[in-house]
Parts: sequence; structure tokens; C-alpha cells
Amino acid sequence: MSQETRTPDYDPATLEPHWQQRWAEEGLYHSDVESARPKFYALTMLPYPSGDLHIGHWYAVTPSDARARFERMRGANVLFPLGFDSFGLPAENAAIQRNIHPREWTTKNMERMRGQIRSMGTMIDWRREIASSDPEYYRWTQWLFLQLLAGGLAYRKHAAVDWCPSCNTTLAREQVVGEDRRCERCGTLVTRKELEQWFFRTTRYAEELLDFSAIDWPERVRTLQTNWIGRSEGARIRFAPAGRAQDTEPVEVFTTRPDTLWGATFLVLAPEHPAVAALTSAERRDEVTAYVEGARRQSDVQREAADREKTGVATGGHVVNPATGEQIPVWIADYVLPGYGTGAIMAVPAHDQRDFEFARKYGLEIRPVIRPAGGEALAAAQMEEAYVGPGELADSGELTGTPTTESVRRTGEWLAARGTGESAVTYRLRDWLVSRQRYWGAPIPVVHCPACGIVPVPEDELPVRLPEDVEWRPTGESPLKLHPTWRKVDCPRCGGPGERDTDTMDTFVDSSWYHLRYLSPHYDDGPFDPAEYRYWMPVDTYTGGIEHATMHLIYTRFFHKALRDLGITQGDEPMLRLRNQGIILGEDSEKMSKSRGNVVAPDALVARYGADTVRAYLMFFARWEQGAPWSPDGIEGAARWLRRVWTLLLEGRQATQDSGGAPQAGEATRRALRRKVHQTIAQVTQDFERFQFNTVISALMELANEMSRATADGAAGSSEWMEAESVYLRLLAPVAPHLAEELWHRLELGDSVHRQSWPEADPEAAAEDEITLVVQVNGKVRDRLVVPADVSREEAETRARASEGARKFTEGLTVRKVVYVPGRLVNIVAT
RNA sequence: GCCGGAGUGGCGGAACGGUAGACGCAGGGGAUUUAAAAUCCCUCGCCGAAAGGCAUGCGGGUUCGAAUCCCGCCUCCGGCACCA
Repeated sequence: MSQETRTPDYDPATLEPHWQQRWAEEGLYHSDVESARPKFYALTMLPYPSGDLHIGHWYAVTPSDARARFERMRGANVLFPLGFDSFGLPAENAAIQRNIHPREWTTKNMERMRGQIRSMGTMIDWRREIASSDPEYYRWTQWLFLQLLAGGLAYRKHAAVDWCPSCNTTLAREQVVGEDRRCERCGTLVTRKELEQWFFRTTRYAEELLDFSAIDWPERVRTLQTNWIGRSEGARIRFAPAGRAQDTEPVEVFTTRPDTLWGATFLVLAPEHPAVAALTSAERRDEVTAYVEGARRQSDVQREAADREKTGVATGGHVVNPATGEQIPVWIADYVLPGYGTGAIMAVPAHDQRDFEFARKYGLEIRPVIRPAGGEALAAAQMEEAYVGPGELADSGELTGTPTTESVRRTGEWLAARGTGESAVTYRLRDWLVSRQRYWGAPIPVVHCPACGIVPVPEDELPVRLPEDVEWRPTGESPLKLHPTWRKVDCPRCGGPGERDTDTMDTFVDSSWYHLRYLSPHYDDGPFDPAEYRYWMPVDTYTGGIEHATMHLIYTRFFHKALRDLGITQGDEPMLRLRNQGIILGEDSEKMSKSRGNVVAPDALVARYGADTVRAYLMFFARWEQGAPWSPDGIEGAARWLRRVWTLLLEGRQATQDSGGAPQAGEATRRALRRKVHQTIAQVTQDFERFQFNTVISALMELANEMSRATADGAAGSSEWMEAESVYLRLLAPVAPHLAEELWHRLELGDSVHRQSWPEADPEAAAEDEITLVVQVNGKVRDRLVVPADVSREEAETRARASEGARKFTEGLTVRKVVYVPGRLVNIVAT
């Protein structure tokens, strides 16, 4: 046997670390402000340093990286940073279990994860890394808190707040999930606690947050946010107290059906409503007090179970229905929630099912005031449920006869003219509770002074550092409160003895602005360098999981708008385009978890196949936005593909050299190769733009197959082959950066492939010169003809009608019509 | 209950209203090999010997032509839910 030149093996284990090191040394992925080039800010959600990198991290980061690389090769100056969301409860909980300091646990995890992320071969600019638990970072989280405070957007109030007894801290409304109200983090049933807490005024931005017109975000996220904000249009109506209480303030209700006012036969207050005491008569006092006490003791789960039978008690007090002038009784009932609307409703039992049930149970009047469309007037005694359909107003004074299509508007005008009410909008959204009674977070930078009240810590004293020597075990009190000295400070205003706020901030505050700190992570004069901001912001593409739809993704929009109003940021939205990746489930189609033992460890995959294969497979194995159960066999396909590319290009180069520039392949083969090359450029470009990574890979696989056929036909050595090589490696570079780089160098194509520009598709080269013309009879495929691409209509129709398939199926029929779709088909309509 | 999203081969999935199932996995057959791995070639929706027929959750409709558009259902996933 003769000694052949053997193609070396594809060995990612050596070439990947080699290139990673080279790129780092050269600073290949440093992104700096460069006004000459268009910027592109590609952001991916920052990970929590939980210790071990999960395949889900790879799924979030590597396709995002590929897309950032694509933008870079297209000529943009791309910023693709990463950091760590390193404050938070898991660090504290882990630290408690292992008896090490949260900082130590977090630092170790970040080190480990940094190494793992580096193995992905991303274009992350590590100079811009941030960690939210860094004093250099949280100094500015605190500074931003103070700006919100000064701007009236942060405030303190005493309220019943959601409390997780396991995490021993308060939770934001968004962190309470499910029908039975569990802690978003640990799943424990949430209870209520009365506490004085810090809030951010998210509700002030409710209306603006509903407007998505300036951003390209997925429909799914937009609806989740829209539902979460929960806008209701209706009216506020004031009911003046009657009898003994007539000198007290009117009771205001919110209703979406002001047009049913004439049917309001009683009023219901939430047990917590401030007017309860004034409206309660002496003889009802004991019963009312007992009911209020009972409601307070009940858990929210019990109270808010919709299927529970309604209970309530009469207060003995009355108010005047402003429409009818009649006195109607006032009740209290726990189906009216203190936190929504005004905490009081007008009950219209004839037209609201809840009120109907309540009225039937307690024998209250049911008075129909809507005549159903095209039907008989309703009779209260015969009704079995509330009528909520369309119709016209009945027994409604001067508005009688108004159709329900305009009755809400006209009642609003009627009320406004009398000064007893007006149109109003209510939101479900609550203000964001940001205080946490835990150690591992950014301390709230205020001092409580007995003389001056709440005093902000002066800017030049920031950051308010976390003390290191603290008992961080949770007791329900903030650990900072238990520190012997930390909280004792002089009041910055009067110099008298004061006390630091001992709560820390919700970690969602940290992550609401991290994209700004990446711009200048070590900037000392503000949260970010304005010059960097002007160049890089807003974020062009934001990628991450959908689970943050009603948390982080609302908070960060709120934060940006609030900072805009404080003159700190510009523009209305922080992130222009959002795309969410799906979830990779375990092989058993269940959520991956250590306890189920179905966790896929990326390190093992990288060790076995190399990072490029893992990247390619993650982009290929499912629709990115959908996710799928992990399939261990599929990755072999991606590995095979990259190995084939390796041998194809190296053997192709050998054959090129052997040919001495005289390819054996004929013109047709070479033209076909060039056509496929340019078709692939167009396809891959379009699919990258749309985040359709799976078809990027399949297009590249197809081109490799075509190139494989072309070399078999002797295309190596031709100019078409050389073009194919160069294009292939550039299209591959975002997906498999190490392999593409290695081959780029082995083929001696020049400097780093990652500095090359994205190839451009030549439509002329991509055009087919022959097409398959489909012949249909009555819409069914009956024949296929190969014709020149520029075939004339007449020619196409004639040949189609003469085709065997067409003749066979039109025999004995009359041709009524012929539809011709150029380049595709001829449809013969015959009967 | 309300609001979204999704239903296409054994599997992941392709498909500007125009050849349904690209690309890949798994399966079947073969080549190479002492053997295996790796690699390469062929095959692969269902029924049918073939001609052909049937197929994109179900039922209608629009259209020359529907996975794609419209109407009505069913199932799964997610969110919200006594929100006045």
C-alpha cells in the first residue's frame, strides 16, 4: 500500500483551549466605543452563581453568542458582556448549611462558573464583567435607590405584606405564585405580616408599561405583562352616608359597570375598609367586630378561594344611591378585597354573579336594570343567575333605553355632570415591595433618626457596606439588626444618634440596571459613563428565559422609565428586541433536577464532543424559543457533521493542491456548487436575523452535503471550490468558532476568521437555471417537468397540458381555466 | 372561568397561500474491517402488487390550490383568577 497523506483527526480537546487562549491574548473580543462603526448591544440575562453550570445556561448563552458573532461579522461593533447576579438567598441558604460565609460561597461559585463559561468559546468581553455583590456595584444600586427616594418613587409604608416563613423575609407580590400562594423561590406557603416596608412606585408607570409600541417583544411576554398589570376601565362613584353617619366622608366605589347604578341595592366594604367603624351602628358593633377579626385571622388562601360560599354581615349603616336617591344598606364581606380598586363596591345583584349569590343568601333586593337584547324584561324572582349580557338600560331614570354599547360612557357623563363620580381606570399592578429581611443583599442606604426621620446616607459615604462579621442565620429579623454595632450611626443631618436601615434590597433591584453597569464597570463618578451610554444604549437584542416575564422584565422597564424621569437615562425603553429561549427538559421530559437525577452536565459533553459540537447541537436540536426534552443520541449527528466538515475541507485542500488549479469537474457541477453556496448565504443570514438557529444549522449541513458531492465530481481546485471553502468557514464561525478558526488557519486563508466580514449572497449566482415545473390538475400534482427557469408562460402551459400526467387526468374533461405560477406550477382546472 | 401559545412521520423538526415531511436522530439493508468503533452507500409517512389513494388534532368554509387564511370544536402547555 502506498503511503497516503493522512488527514489529521479533528481533536477539539486540544484546538479549543488553544484558540480560547489565543483570542484572549489578542483581545479579539474587546469592544470599545468606536464612533465610526455602528454599535450593537447584544445582552443575555446574567446568571445566578449557583455553583454548577447547567445545560440550560449553555442553551441561553451559546446561541445568543452565535447571534452576537453574526452581527459582529456583519460589520457592527458588538458588545456582548456577562456578569453575575451574585446577591440573593441561595448563597445565604447554602452558607447556613455549610457554615461558610455567603461571600466565600459566591466567590467560589463565580470562579468555577467563569471557567465553565470560558469553555463555551464565547465572544464575551470579560473586561466588563460585573458582580452585583461587589461593593463597587452595589454602591450604585444604593445610589439609584436614593435617586428614586429623592424623586418620590421610593417610599415607606406600613402594610400587610407577603411573608415567606421559610426564607424568613418579605416577598414582592410577583414572587408569590400559584393558586395556593407559594414562595416563588422555595415553594413554602406564604403568610401575611404587618410591617413597615420600602416600596417603589411601579403603579405610577402602569399605563406606560402597557405600551409596547416602541419595542419588538414576543406576543407571549406582552400578554403576560398586560394581564399582570390588569387595566380595568370604569368609574368611581361616591355614595353619601345617610342617617347618623351623614356627616362623614362619602364612600367611594370603583366599578366597571357604572351603567348598572340604578340596580345597586346595597354597598359592600372590605372588612379592612376605614369607613367600617363610622358606618357601623351600635347594635351591630359586636357582630361586625367579630367578622373583621375573623377575616384578619384567615389566610389569604382561604379568603381568596373563589369557590367558597360568600359570607358577610350588615353594618346597620346606610348610604344614598346617587341615581335613585334611595337609602341602601352597607354590608361588609371578605369577598371584597382591600387592595383592589377602592376596597368598596356597589352591589348590583341582578347583573353581577357574586353580588347575586350574596343577595340571595342574605335576602337582599335584586333589581334588574338591563333589558336583555331582543328579550323580555327580567323579573327578579325568576332569575337563577345574574344577567351580564347585552341589552338596554331599564328603570334607569333618564338613561332608560340606552343600549349597553354606550351605556357605560353615558353614565360616566351623567355622573360627572352631577359631581358624584367620574370615569376612572384601575390596575391590578401593585407597587413593588423591595425590602428584604436578609443579609446577602445591598443594604438600604438610609438612616432612621428620632429627630429628623428618614435621612438618606450622603452620596460620598456610599457604599453602605455589608459587615462581614455577622450572624447571617435568618431569624425573621434582618441579620443586620442583630449586629452589635453596625446599625448605630450618627444622623447625617443633625449628628444625633441614629440607626441604619437594617433591611437589604430585593435582588431584582440589582438586576434592573446591570445592563448599564456593563457599559463602564469601574466608573467612579456615576452608575455608568454617559459617553458609553450614549454610544451603546439601548440594548439591541435581549435574550433569556420567559420565566421573568412578570418580574425582571417588568422591573427593568419600570426602572428605566423611572431613571429617565429622574434625568439619569434617556429613551423610553431599555431593550428593543427580546427573544426567549425555551427550557431543556430531562430525557424523561421532566424538569431537570438533582433529585430526579436527570440533569445533563455540559462539562461531560464538552469533554466528549468539544464545545463546538455542543453549541451546534443546542442550536439545532429544537426550536430555540420552544426548547425540548434532552436527547442524548441527537448530539452524535452534530458531532458527525463537524467531523465531516473537517475532513471535507482538509481533503478538499489536498485535492486542490493535487489538481494544480485544473479542476476535473465540468462547468455544470461548478455552477451548481456556486448556486448552493449563495443560496446558503441568503438562508443562513435570514435565519440568524430571525433567531431561527435550527435552520441555520440545517442549511450549513446541506451545503456540506453539496460540497461533498462536488469534490467527488472533481470540483476541488476550481475558483468555485475556493469560494465555497471561504464562505463555509465564515458562515460556520458564529456556530463553531474554534473549528472554523482552526480550518481557516490550516487552509491559510488569512488572519482570524472572526475578523472576516460576513459573506454576501449574489442573487444572480443563487438563481436556478432549471426548475421543476409542477403540473396540477384541479389542484392535485399529476406530473413534474424540468424546464428552463426563464420559461415563458405560453411555453409552460403548452408543455404542462401536453404532459403525460395532465393528459391522463384531463381526458374527457373540458379545461375551464389554467393557473400559472411562474417558477412553480401550472394548475389545469377541468370539469 | 378569562387571556396567551402550541398540535405535521417512531422522535426533534422544515415548508413567501403553490411539489408536505428539508436537515438530523432512531430504524432497515449493504460496503469496508479478523472483529468492533469510526467512515461510506442505499432505504425509510400510511394503505396498495401496481395504477393510484389517504395523510399536517377534529368538523365546516374561502380559494384554481390550505399545514398556512376564516368560523366552530377537541387536547396539551403557560399565565391570571371573588379584580368589582
